Amino acid sequence: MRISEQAKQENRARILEKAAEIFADKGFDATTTRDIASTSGLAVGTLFNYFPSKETLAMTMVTEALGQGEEDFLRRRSEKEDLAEELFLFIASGLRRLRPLRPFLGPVLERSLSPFPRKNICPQGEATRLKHLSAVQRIISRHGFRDAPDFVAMTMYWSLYLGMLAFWTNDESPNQEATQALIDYSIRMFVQVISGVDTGAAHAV
Amino acid sequence: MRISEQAKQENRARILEKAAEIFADKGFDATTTRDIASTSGLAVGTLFNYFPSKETLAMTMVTEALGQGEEDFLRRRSEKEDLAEELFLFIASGLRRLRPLRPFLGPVLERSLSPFPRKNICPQGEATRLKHLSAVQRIISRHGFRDAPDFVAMTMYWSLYLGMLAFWTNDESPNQEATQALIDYSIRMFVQVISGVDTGAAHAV
DNA sequence: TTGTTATAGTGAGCGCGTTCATATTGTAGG
DNA sequence: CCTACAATATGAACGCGCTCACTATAACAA
Repeated sequence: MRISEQAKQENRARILEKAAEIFADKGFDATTTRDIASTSGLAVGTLFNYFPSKETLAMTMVTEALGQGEEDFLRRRSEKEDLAEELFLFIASGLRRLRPLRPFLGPVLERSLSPFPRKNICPQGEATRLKHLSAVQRIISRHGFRDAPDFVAMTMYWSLYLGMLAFWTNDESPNQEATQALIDYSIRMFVQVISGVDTGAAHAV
Repeated sequence: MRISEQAKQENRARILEKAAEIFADKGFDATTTRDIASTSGLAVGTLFNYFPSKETLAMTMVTEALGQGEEDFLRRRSEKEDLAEELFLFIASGLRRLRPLRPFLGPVLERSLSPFPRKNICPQGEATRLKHLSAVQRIISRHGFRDAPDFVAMTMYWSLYLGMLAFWTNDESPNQEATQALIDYSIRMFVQVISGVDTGAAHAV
């Protein structure tokens, strides 16, 4: 049964499309893989030939959206922005592309992007994290910081970024102004840290 | 079958004890509720009479530990500490009590304390979050900040705290110095923010 | 046209957390 | 002592994500 590459891509695309619809309708957890499979006209087993897990299926949509967001960002940014402005633009570009997925993103991002170490690594999530962090590092170095931010700083950045995502998934303010305020605040804090502003002596433990 | 209150408390205590052992041995996800029940000498159904979910069972241990950590903190703190030092002591006190649970805490904290909104709220997790945040607010006001930190600042605090917990669950450095550095950094950043240090103008969106 | 074969498709089945109809049993009233 | 009752215990059963032994078929060689 060697079906054409085209037929395979059609199956894959149909699964992603139908899954997105059902996720948006019923939420991620309430959607069953049997439901996705039958709606896509396939058996459950076949679904798992295309995506190794329900989580990976959802994360594929996220990865795609964030990739487009990064492209948008690279297209839009100009030379005149300072570091904080550019980071803000980068993050906002990602959120804009994630927008259609927002209704069901909570559980997906929580499980796949969590900084807690997992046994069952979802490779999509790890890859997405690394790609995002690389982009941030590149933005920072473009602004003339000679040393890349250290591991501790990037760990803090990821915590803050997850907080922004979490807040955003639930932000009902008219234009997500609340989320914008949180992003703004978080970025300023982060920029200050990597700028090496003295924040006091270390504590004894 | 009206068993005595004492017998009920014994069952409850035995479940918690045996569950902690098996979690520590095999990890949270690999431990089955059937396993916990039979090791405790009960049927599965009975286990769920005592705890509404496996997650709540684990979070009960966390809540207990953090409660003791807070008591330790209140007992130890002196008047001479500054805000950052006191916050550090508070967080470190919690981690010291969580220490025995560390081998299996990752998935538990990830699911129960996550800032992502959940349908299936684990009440233990939400209560623990609120209790921790209240304690932080109390510490801050003790240090003469007339206005309580706003919602955005506390949201950022929780993101940073989760990042510390996540990092700590996996920190293999000799005395968790890496975690100490992260806590130190994060607290200084947070204190700076609530001190109202000017961090630059807001961005246009 | 007719095998042959690699590839994709299938759904019964597994182990999980959790539920619920039913069985069991400690206690109180006659 | 017995009976009735309500609190507690029980484990078969459910629906879930996911697997795997098996079936079906598209494409090629003869």
